[in-house]
Amino acid sequence: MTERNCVSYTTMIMGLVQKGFWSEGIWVFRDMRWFGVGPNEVTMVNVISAYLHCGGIKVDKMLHGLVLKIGVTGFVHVCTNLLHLYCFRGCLKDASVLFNEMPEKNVVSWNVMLNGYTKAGLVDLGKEVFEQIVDKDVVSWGTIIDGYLQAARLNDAVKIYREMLYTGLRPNDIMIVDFLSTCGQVMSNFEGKQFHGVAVKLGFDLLDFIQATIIHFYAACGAVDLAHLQFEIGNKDHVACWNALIAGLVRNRKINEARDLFDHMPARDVFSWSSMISGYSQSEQPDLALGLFHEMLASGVKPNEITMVSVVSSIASLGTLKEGRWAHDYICKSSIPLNDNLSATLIDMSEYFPDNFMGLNTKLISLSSLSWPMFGLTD
DNA sequence: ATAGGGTTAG
Repeated sequence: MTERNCVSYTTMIMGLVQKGFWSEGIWVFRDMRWFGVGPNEVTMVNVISAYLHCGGIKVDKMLHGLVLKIGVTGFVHVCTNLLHLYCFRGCLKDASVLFNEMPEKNVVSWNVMLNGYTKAGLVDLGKEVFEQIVDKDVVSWGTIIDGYLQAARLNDAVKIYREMLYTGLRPNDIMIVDFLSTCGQVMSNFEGKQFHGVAVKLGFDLLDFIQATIIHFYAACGAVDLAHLQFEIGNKDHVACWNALIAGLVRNRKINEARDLFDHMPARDVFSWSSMISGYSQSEQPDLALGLFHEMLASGVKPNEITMVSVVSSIASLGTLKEGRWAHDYICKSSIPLNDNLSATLIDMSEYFPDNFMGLNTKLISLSSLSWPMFGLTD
């Protein structure tokens, strides 16, 4: 660095953040602070953005304090980014306080607040925010629609969608993905087919991620032939399309066809391996599941908590204590996060080995985020 | 100069 001033630091931070080098951007920011160079509003926008993507240490309050200290609360970009940071961390209380105090709000600020509520599952609160937006754009509509879809309220989402059409706005590719994905999940054949039609009319079915979602939708509704057809006419360079069809075949109990496709893939990611392993695990072929899991490790793809559910479940049905110990160890050592499903599967496995897994149950229950209904206490 | 929705695995 030639000169340590605000502009040169800010330019450097901005360059790094735009290229996705978040932690490097933060490093430069800390250097800037160390040398006592004062940031401006552009610095703050980029630094907040870097912390947003970096996870790690929670410095939200420090950034907020700094924003107040250097007096840039009047810049709507700065406050909107800060709002985004609070929402992303799940601090909706802090977010709404900031939102109400913001001297200026534009449609992006409103959309960030709206997204904060819907992503937290508070879609009805989100709807209240949505209704107050005077200049709703396609992102505002898409965000509230996705909120209803995530809550599996397909009819409410379609109702809002029609209101949007009436205002003259047209859906974008992301909205179509949201609808088709939910139609697959709740097996709404009728609505899904119509959104497929919308996608074709708007030319979105040329996009690879839409193609993968269409395959997923048809397979989830049991229309394997239509899923196959979309795969055949689509872009086979996109690994998600292969994954969607493999998962669809597995779901429809066509495990050998799935394996054939899996063997002919140009590249396999964690989705491909997990789908195939879960296919064997669910079709009572735990030995094949574990064999494939070891091939996965050898190929260098790192398993995650979803892969490990199938692996642990397969080990439980084989009753091989040594493998069970190894898998439990592997999960701890690789810091694979325990979700409800994986905790339950580990507890289930431990019951096959009562003597050797003494104490594991209580440890897991206290460590995990297991919801009480899983224990049947509410029924 | 700087900002906001998303897909495929259980």
